[in-house]
Amino acid sequence: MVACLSCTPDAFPRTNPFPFSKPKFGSQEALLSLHKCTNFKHLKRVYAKIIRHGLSHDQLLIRRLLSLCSSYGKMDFATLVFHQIQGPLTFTWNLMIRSYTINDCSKQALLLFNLMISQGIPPDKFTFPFVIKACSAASAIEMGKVVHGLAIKTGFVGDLFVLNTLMDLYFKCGRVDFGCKIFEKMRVRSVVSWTTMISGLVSCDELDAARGVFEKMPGKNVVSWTALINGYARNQPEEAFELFWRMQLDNVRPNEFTLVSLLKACTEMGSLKLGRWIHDFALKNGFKLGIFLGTALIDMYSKCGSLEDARKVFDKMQVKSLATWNSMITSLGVHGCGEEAISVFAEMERGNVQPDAITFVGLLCVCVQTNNLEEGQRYFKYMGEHYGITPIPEHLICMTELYSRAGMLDEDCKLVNAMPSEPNDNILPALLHSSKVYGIVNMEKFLHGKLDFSTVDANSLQRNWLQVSKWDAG
DNA sequence: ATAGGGTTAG
Repeated sequence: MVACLSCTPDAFPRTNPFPFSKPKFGSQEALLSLHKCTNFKHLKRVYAKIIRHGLSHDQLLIRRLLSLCSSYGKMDFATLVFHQIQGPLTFTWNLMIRSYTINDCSKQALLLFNLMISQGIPPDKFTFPFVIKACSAASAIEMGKVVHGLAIKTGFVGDLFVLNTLMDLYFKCGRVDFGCKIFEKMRVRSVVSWTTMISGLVSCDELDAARGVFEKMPGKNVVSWTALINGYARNQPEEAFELFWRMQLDNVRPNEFTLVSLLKACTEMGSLKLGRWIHDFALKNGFKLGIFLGTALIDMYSKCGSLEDARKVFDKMQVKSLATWNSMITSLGVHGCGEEAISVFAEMERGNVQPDAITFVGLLCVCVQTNNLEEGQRYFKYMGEHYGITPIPEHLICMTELYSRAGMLDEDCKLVNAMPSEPNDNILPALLHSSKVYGIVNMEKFLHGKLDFSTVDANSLQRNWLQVSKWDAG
């Protein structure tokens, strides 16, 4: 309508004849502005306008604003806005809980749920799936049990969505028995219930049981096929392909996830030929080189020995994720192309992609390979000071190597004592090994206090020792 | 006039 009127300039002069009258800005207009938002800066301006026009108590507007904040990853701002609302309704609490989880703040999600309950806000059938997902993301099984109890008390536990997420929670937290119990007691099961069961059994490594459930399952779809294929990919890669052929006979079309699982199987077999076949299959069947498929291809090519192909895929990818950059940097490092790895990192920084701990594992490994202590120290310092990344045990292994080789044993001990996160059992044996090799007595004592040998299996010890000795040779 | 579950890569 506005566009129409502006076509008649004679009747409607371009300059505003009433300079003191403001254009109307009500709920409709605010909603429209929010709809047109393209970035966070813009969003903040619209929020300011909403406040100025006294619209900050409009529930619909604020919810729309909150979900935009969430999609921009600005949960700090969303928190601020949320706490300005007077008497937020259940819907709004749910939205916040979900948004925190999506943005990797599952602990905040759980805190907010606690606040909600303590304020007497009644949860609804949507609240439970959101908060249970937060529990799995935070690996908070005890909290999960409390939520489960509350779901029973309020009667929402009868909801299929609630049961499916609960099942998933127990599987992800290693309580296969609880997960199975829920599945067995379910009166109605959806495709999702069956698939959650299959992937749950796949994840503690009960492949035979998963297979049994799969064969009994009615209405198998791509997701259920892929869950099982993915299970076989790691331990029985040939069987993963057998299933893939069977799936095609069943006329179920694979998706990006299926191909990624099959690429994992190729990597496991070390079969460049089969990996190339999957790549070819993807191209012939019109698959886009998305971030998951692309990154899996880079990983496969690199691990199957063709760094050139890995690089080609990387260069072709239109959209890259953090994992894509990490995979390329690590691949280059492993193949001894340290300089190229560092130049890819520089390119990543120029593109304003935030590196994470894994990126620096790749870079520090390059330093270990080239035995460049100064560069290693520089990256280690830079990582914390510039990006606020706290070291993980893998970083410390690299630094330990570098210091040990330079004979700077004191630095090693300082490093280990300053270790911020609890080193995991896969890493400790490696650290212990290098401390033995280089005779760092203090560190050895320190580590002995931390290491519970009963939980370390012999294979992982062997693997890590081999890794360290490879670095020794390099 | 808006929200939910299962499979993927470093």
